Amino acid sequence: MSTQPISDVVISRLPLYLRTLEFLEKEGRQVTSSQELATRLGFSSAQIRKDLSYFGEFGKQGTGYAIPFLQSKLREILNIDHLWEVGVIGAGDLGRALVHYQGFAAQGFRIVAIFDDAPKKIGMAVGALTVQSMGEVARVVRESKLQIMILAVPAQVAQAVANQLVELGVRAILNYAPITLSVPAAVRVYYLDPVVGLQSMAYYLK
Amino acid sequence: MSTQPISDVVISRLPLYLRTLEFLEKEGRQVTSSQELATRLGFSSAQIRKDLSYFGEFGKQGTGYAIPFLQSKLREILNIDHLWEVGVIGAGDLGRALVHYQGFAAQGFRIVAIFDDAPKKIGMAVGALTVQSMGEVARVVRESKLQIMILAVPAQVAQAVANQLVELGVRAILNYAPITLSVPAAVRVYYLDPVVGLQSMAYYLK
DNA sequence: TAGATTGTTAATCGATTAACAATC
DNA sequence: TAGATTGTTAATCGATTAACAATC
Repeated sequence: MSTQPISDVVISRLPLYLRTLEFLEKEGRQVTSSQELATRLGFSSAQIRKDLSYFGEFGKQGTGYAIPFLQSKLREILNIDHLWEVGVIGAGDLGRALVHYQGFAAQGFRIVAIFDDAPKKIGMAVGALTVQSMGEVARVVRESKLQIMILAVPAQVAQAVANQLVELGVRAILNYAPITLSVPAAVRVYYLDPVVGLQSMAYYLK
Repeated sequence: MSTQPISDVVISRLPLYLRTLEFLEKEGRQVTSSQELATRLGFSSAQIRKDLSYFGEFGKQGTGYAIPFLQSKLREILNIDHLWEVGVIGAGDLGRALVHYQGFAAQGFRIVAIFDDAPKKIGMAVGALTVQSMGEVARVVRESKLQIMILAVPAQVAQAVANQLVELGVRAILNYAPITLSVPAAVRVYYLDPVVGLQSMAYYLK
């Protein structure tokens, strides 16, 4: 264990470890090993042990890792041992699909608001939520102390919306818009762009 | 320039270069520099020059890069100088949102089919397409020679569907299901999981 | 005990960047 | 010409892995 800042690539693998543990747990398993996790994820077992070692000692020699224990440790480390409330900007097909998606709550996140600026969308029901106008973003982010927002707006407006979110103190943006956002270093952005994925895979389809 | 295989991290940045060039082009710009691209993307200019140098010499000393020329070179390199036909498995909210998304065609991809196994979804219109049954996947993939498929199905069935796609000769899978797929090394998988993004960002929200 | 697996070190591997000659 | 910027080399930085003592 160490106190130096831990690399981003290490952090980005922790959710995959957690997800694999959840999979094994659902199969009724109690214990796993770095080797088993490695095989399932396509990593080396040394990498998994090294990644975990940045945070503590969670295994037993000769035995491996107790699945529920390691899960709970990873949730603590990732800061998802409680539910984060999240807002969605953009009530297009994607924004609405995100609100309908049932996979967030079990993983530490709950979507509590959705916003759009199109008059015909404002007031529309999406699941248990109602689309609010963009004018409400500031109030809702402040009142609910939202720190994480999902951007599901067209590329042309994404930077302007991001600026507004940064201004309001939002600290993490899950960005579906196909644009690299310019934000202060303290604000995290995670990019999800299907086109980037398709284009980089196309390279290999010679 | 060299003929050794080029690292995946290099390839994954090329779509970002292309996207930035398109942005500058829309602003009416004719020429850019590695420094300008670097600033917009948060990379170093040396990295951009090095990445491009794996594929050729596209710039002019003292001047920089002609935007339309570099765009067309990147499209060639990425193998997107023609339109790829793509199929979507899963006609849930996400699958339908993907079919409706207008951003693919200009980037080299066209969704030509959508499949689901729920009887109530089969036959449903989604944009210009009609949801087909899973029984049709084999026929359509073969007839249209689809090499790229998008997986927008629940995690529990994703591996089984992936197996079927691999069997049919599909070579690239854009995977929205929250599971690491096990596929032969020759098959590319690109993962898009919002939960992984949210969880890794939550780490920093101490 | 014998076998298995951890946590960690040191070596290796690979990616990034600083620097600069070449040249537009 | 003077200034700017490329393409490339070599150095640096950082991430991965092999190996193994410790120990369950």
